Amino acid sequence: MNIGDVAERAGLPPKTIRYYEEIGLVRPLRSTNGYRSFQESDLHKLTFLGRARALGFSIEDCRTLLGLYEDDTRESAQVKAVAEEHLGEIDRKITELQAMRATLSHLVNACHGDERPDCPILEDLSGLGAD
Amino acid sequence: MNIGDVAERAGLPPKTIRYYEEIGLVRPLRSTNGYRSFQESDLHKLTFLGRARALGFSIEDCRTLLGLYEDDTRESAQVKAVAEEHLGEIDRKITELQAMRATLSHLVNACHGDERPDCPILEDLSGLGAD
DNA sequence: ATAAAGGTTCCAGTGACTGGAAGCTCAAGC
DNA sequence: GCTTGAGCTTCCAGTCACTGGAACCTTTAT
Repeated sequence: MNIGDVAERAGLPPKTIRYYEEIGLVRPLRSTNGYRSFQESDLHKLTFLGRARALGFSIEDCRTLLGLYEDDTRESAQVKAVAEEHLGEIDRKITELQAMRATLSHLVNACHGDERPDCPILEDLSGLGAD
Repeated sequence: MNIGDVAERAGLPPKTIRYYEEIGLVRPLRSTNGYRSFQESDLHKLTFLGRARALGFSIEDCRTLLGLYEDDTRESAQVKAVAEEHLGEIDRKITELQAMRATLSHLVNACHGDERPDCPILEDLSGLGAD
């Protein structure tokens, strides 16, 4: 398979796949013309990577997870630990965004949004929030 | 005020303040010794920036908001539009993170996390998810 | 013969800082 | 006066995970 084929099947842009090779996540063979030649196992790995990235795992987490995936002596506890750590990170981000959301939606509701300059949003940002 | 003083009062690292000057968000005067010399208005702007950034506004949004803040002919509708756009972005991120969270926590719960290699998390990532 | 599509490498840019090196200035203590 | 340390300066490089683009090569179809 050429890069375009794997790209389509794995649902990843060719650029991303080249980047993954550059950082050592996949190591496709090369044809005599210099083109990358992907095997089923490469496609499999790339699909794995696409899914893991879609769940928000960092590239380094993906590297770890791929390593565990290919290691039959792994313990599921190792995988679970990585996933739980990431889950905690997601929860932290959600909490942070919800706090922003709360403040901001409050301010947006308080703002008339008309042609006059008075604006509770700017007042809050400027620290004059007498709310 | 020297940079360390404003940094402390605005709650921003000196590095960040220098960066904000570099991209034109603040323009402190200079003392004869070459040190940046901040006025109250600069401190005020930096505090504004710190709050806006804490609400997740991008630097470009901050630039726009600062501009509106200093423009007495502004219409509050302009401010509200920026804020609403950002609020929508926050909501999109929250939704995305919650979807990740749902999938991931489901997988984490399904994983025994023991010394054996069987792992629903890896199975799902590898596309063998027969769930 | 040519043109389009797809492949290759390499370099630069993204956002918003952050770390570190090399060097200058200032205030305090001896 | 001299030294020490803190704080200031600039500049360069790195972060993360790509993404865009240039310049060039290969394959396939017309």
